[in-house]
Amino acid sequence: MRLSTKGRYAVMAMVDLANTSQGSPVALADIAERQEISLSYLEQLFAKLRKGGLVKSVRGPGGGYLLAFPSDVTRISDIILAVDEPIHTTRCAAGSPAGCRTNRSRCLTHDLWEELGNQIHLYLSSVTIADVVHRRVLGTSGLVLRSPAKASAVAAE
Amino acid sequence: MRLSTKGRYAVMAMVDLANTSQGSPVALADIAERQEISLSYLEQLFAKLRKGGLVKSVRGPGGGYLLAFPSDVTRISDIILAVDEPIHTTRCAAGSPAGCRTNRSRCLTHDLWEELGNQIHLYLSSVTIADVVHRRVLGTSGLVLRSPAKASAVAAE
DNA sequence: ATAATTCTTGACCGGTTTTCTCGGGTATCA
DNA sequence: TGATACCCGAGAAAACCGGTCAAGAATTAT
Repeated sequence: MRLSTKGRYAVMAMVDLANTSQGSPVALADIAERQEISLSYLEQLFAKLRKGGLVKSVRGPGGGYLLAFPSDVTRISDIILAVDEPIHTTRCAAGSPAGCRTNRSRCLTHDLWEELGNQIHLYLSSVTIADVVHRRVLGTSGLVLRSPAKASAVAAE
Repeated sequence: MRLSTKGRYAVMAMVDLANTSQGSPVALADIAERQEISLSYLEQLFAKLRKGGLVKSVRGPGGGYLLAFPSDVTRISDIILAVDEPIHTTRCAAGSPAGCRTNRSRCLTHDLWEELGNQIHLYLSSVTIADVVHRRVLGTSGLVLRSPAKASAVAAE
């Protein structure tokens, strides 16, 4: 799961769309103005969102985009996965987990990155567009560690 | 909290260092070879790690680097913070939260990114170098949501 | 019909950031 | 004094980001 500004823009736009649309299509130009994102760039993002099945488009005058699902169904992770092609965090991951095994201590960190990816995905999967619109994003320490090792040390930052 | 290859390299190197060193200094050239990272680049990373107080250096023949603390004390988040200068994820965050308030629906996503950063930091703070060396990284779903909204939907990826 | 509106698609580009290299230092030890 | 290994700053190479441009297709209003 990649985290770039592209993904952030897409989420901002989708939240804006959910927040603005009352069942009727919203033109990209409107979203572009409100969110201060260039129209051409938004077009690229929504092309991917449409391919991902997250929005529907309505052409012609009065047209625009609509959410394909109610805002409490689409999760933030869906949006980011739709616009940001995945990244290889482990250097050995996809193609050849072989090189991982041959070199003894090489990929000690492999599990770490994989698990971190899981954590991020888990969090972004727990938040829907509706949650963001209604500011229902969990406050700090919304998550609880199963084994709270050194939980106190966290504050030391 | 930023997540780049630079941070990953630093973590790989620190884990290798912890795994190799038996109290005696480890030369960067050795780490560079094992982890397949260029020596010159490693030198840059360790310069920052040294400034951050995470490692000690020993010059001259037989010299190298040593962990400044036992491996179960240094957390992964410490390493990443030492080498990757922080980033502004929200575009309005640091300098002027003003622009955030004036534009009504502009920064609905602000809280989301902030909270995501917290989640990542929280996880990386819960893992120490020793945890990685001994493969004590939590398996999937090591975290439990306080309010498990749509927990089932996560599997649908 | 036809014109206006809006999405659709794909190629391309300049600037910034990130990653990495190079070359020369400096401390330390045999 | 020479070999080892850290130390440091200037840049080159590559990737990425945010954006532009242009041509086209579908739909609706007139």
